[in-house]
Amino acid sequence: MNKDNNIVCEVNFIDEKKVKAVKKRLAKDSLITELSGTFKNLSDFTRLKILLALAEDELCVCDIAALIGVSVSAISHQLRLLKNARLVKYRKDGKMVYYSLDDEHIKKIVNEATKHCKEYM
Amino acid sequence: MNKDNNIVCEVNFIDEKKVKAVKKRLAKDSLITELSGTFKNLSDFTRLKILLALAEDELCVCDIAALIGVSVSAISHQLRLLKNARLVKYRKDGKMVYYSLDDEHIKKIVNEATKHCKEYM
DNA sequence: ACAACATTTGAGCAATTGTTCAATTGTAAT
DNA sequence: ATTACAATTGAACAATTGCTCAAATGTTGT
Repeated sequence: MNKDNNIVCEVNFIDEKKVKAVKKRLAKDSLITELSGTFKNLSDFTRLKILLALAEDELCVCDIAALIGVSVSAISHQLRLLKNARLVKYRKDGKMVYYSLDDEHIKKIVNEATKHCKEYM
Repeated sequence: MNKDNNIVCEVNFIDEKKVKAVKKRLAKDSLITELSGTFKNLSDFTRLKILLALAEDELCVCDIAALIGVSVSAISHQLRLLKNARLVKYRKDGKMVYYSLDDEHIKKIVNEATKHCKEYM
């Protein structure tokens, strides 16, 4: 339909066959949601630096705070997110809580991303 | 210092040796910034789905919009970000603009992340 | 020149995010 | 019981994000 009363788009000028073929091979929305959530956890400077630090050694909250130069509270908030996402695990020892990496995939993901970044740095 | 005029934290109760050792092995802040930026680009559902679609085939803007079910304008905005991040490239053909993936690393990054996600789905 | 239309762009807005601050919890030592 | 303090938590706030809408570009065909 068109001519002043235009409803053209909606099904614009699509190569419908190609779109359907791509759609078929595409991951399910539920997986894409999970994936984007995982990347969101890696997308904040503070959180990513925490993960990189924990990839080197187990650390307590205030050590992480000192290492990164952010308040203990801020670190604790971020650690909760990482814990919920199962990216880090913790171990209690008296008043101290020691955090460590909970997923070896993280290192590989970061390694691949590093290759991408280093292409233009 | 302490006793009512307490300045205790700041250098809390740190295992200073361990922190220094970790600090030494840690990536530079500039790289961490780049990395988190890259992950940020992958952290939005719409953007990630665009990338996954383009990993399958070259597509024009309105095909992408139809495929994902978002307005052409929204897709265009997101494509600009992906283009600036050098994750996609484009090719003009008349009125149409065809986008495609500009980095093979992306597939590997997503593959590793998929392994992580599938551990609890 | 004009109409059609794929794409881009800018402004505006609601939702989300990451931090700080203050208060709280839980453990250890006196 | 009280003090010290590592860690957690909730509220509040500024900054960022991703969308929509309207207008502008740029290209094609008449």
